[in-house]
Amino acid sequence: MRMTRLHAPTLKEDPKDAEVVSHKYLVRGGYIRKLAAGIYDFLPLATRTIHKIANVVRDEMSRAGAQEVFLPAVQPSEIWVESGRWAYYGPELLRFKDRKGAEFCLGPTHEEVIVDLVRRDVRSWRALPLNLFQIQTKFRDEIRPRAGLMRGREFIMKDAYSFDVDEAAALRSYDSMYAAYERIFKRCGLDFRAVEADTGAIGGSRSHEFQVLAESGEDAMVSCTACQYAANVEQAELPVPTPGEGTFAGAVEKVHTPNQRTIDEVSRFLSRPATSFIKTLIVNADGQLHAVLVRGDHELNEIKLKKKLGAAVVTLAEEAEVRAATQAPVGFAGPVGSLKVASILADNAVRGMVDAVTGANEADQHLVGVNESRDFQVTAFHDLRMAGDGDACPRCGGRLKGFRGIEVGHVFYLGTKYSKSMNCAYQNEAGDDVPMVMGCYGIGVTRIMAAAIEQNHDKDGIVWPVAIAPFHVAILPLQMNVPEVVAAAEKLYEELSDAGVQVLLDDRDERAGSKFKDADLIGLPFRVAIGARALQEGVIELKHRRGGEVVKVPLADAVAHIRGLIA
RNA sequence: CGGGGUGUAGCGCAGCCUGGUAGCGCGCCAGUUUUGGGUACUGGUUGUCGGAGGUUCAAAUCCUCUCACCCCGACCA
Repeated sequence: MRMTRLHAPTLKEDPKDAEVVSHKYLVRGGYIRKLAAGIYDFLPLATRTIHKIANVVRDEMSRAGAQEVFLPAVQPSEIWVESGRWAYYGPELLRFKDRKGAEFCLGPTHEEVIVDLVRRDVRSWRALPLNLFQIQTKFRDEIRPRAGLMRGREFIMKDAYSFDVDEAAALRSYDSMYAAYERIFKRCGLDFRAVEADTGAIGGSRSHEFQVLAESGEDAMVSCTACQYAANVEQAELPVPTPGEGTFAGAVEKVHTPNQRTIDEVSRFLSRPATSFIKTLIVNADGQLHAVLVRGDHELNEIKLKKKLGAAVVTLAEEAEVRAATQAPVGFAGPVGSLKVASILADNAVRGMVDAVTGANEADQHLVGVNESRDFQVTAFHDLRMAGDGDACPRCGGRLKGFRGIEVGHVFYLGTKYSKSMNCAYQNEAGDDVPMVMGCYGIGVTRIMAAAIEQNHDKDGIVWPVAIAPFHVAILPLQMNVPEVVAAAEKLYEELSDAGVQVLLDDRDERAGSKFKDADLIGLPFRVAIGARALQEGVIELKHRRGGEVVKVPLADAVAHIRGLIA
């Protein structure tokens, strides 16, 4: 490809609406443009990268026995009503009517469609297992799209669905997808980690996320420094700690804490560590108020709480609800005395706390010297907090280490959640109708592009892994007015292209500096500079974008040398 | 949805407080110059000042309404 023909409008300045590096560089490098919030145009460079990612995905999915299909983006409400998700899915599901008034939605995922397809035609155990996948544009009307491609509303996703005769077979499908995912992300050149995860809205019981390691990632994870355990902090179970042996005979005392609401503020004000605090959170679970206690330095895990309460919706209480429950403004809730709540749940770490600090259920007042069980009773203790750096591993007791990541893949064991509600069954050898056992498997194709950049960039631009770079090598003729330079560049361009190397020739009549800047920004893995001086010596200069090392290569060896780098 | 903020040339911004003929940098076009890390200079091009309504002799500027976008919180590939 010639730069003069390529539609890749590069920008010198960062776009003002971009915050994260991948967003900045994709816009500056002429890869994407925004059409509306969370909706982007993909220009030629981005399109090439997306095709490369998609092809890696296709290749490995096929290898794992999945077959590619292409399902409708527009889906009728009927099947969603049938699965129960028409009511369950919130405003994130973009709904609309056709001219006849029939209701449709833009597919955020395709369980309903695929189950409908499979149940029509698959009747016998002989047809299973079956695994179908597609690479398609999804639409989720996110509350707040952000960070460019990292969280768009419209995005390209690979989704696969497996159908099996029973749980054991379904788990084999799951494992084979898991293995395929590891190959896919590895081939894409990503540094990633598979972690145990919550199943969320899609439902099911077994789940792993594939997380690309990046400080800018939205997700927090922990992994064990001693064993293989790794999990999303929302998911990570924590071992029940042994309660402390200490006792505190002193009485509970009320202290004046004017305007000190947060743990931080009160902790500083009273000169007591956050670990000696009992944080009392008032939550609304399906309309009922509950008090939840966690240690001051810990964070409530709403997902764990939701499961324990068996509630559909759990939110932190509104100010008015807090007042109703505690008779005090927000910031002074505590478990001692009477709380108007349905139950008081506490995290395991609260058991046996002595000489603790809590709110007094009174404006500007806290209590000190509080002992759990002597001064208040909880309804039940559970594992209710987020795991974090330094916690104990639930598997081996080793230390957990925290890290951040970008979720690029997610595999779920679904069981019969959809096959039962939508009546997707096969006949077994005995002639009985049995619901199929399903799994579903997603990969964010456009998100991989962004995640790869978050993980591979420097101050000058993108540093693509070879496998997903839009081109392999950039050729920069540095003096367009020197015929020998242009001729050498053209010749190398021809020869490399013939050898199967994907080349971007910067044939613009620009100064060398501009070409270098744009080449760094666009981020192709290799760069060949052809300059008049070096050409006198019969060499070209080959730069590795990653690491920046420059080697002089005899012009005659250039093709073979570069081919060797790509392979 | 709650809280905060921004809309002025293709991009990044100033002007708004204190109303009076719309500016700067980059880009783009023509040319001179330069020629291995965004060269310098000359000339030129580019605007429903997000939209609607109002106040006023006069509105980018003041008022009201509205739309879009961004950031912080709850969702997910």
